[in-house]
Amino acid sequence: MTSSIEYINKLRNSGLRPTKQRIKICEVLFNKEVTFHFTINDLVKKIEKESNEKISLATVYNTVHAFEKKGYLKEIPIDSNQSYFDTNTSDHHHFFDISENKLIDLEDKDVSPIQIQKSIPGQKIKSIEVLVKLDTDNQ
Amino acid sequence: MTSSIEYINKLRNSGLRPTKQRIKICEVLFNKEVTFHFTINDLVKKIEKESNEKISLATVYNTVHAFEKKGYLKEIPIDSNQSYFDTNTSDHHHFFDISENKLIDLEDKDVSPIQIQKSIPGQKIKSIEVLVKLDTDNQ
DNA sequence: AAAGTAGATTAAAATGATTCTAAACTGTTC
DNA sequence: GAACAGTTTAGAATCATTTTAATCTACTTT
Repeated sequence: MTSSIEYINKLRNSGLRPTKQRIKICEVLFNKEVTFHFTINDLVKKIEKESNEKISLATVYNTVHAFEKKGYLKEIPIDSNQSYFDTNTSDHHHFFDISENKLIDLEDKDVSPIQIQKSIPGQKIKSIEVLVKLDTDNQ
Repeated sequence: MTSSIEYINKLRNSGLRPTKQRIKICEVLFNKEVTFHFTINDLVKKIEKESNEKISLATVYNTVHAFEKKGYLKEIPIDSNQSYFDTNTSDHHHFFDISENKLIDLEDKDVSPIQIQKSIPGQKIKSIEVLVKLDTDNQ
């Protein structure tokens, strides 16, 4: 459990004003035993369930993007009509369950180390993401 | 160069009626020396440039999805607001140039072989995609 | 070759995620 | 507490994609 004082400091240190909304979103996102994946829609529902006040949709978008920019969230590349985010910002890859539209973490040890033998002049590698799509196994 | 007769046969063999629109789209997509990446918007522009008749946007969407389902196109998983497709359906991965929003092929030999050590009961692996994001190298 | 039919195409409307707008509000500094 | 920049907000706007329902066309059957 992290107290809201700590979120306030974290936000302030990141150059983000610790507003009521941002603190609440921090609690919903980071005050958890385990990390998780979510869409904006998921997050809005989670906020509604875990609090009484309502946060505007625009603010949820703004905050998620601000947190992503600060490195507190990661967007997962998926060819979907909506964006998926991960509260686990460590280096790891994903299963994507097509039938359920759900992400599952792959731990680093689950994936053989990836080496890229090609480079593009003037460009540097920012991230390497593996997405393993899963489909129901109807033998 | 593939003649339209061959596209007609290919379409018919796939259970797709060889319509004027589909044949034209085949020409735009497959009658090329090199494979390429595109968005629906790119494709519409390409069709306009390379032909006189106009194909309805809905038909372009329908056709691209039909071709994808038949395995003649691959969608590339990217956390973007639009879908990217690839006329190269062989097993390979991608660079994504963030500043230019452009995909670049990684040949199979450019990426170390990927092994997944985890499995999910009742699910089988459908695809493994590596996306390497590139950013401008401002030392 | 004409008729019938299932599959395709179409323009336009609908949808749904995301972004923008501009007014009201709030955290911070002095 | 005044001032100001940063934030929140509801609602409008945007944009990719899907749906609708009418028309059309490729193919099969006669």
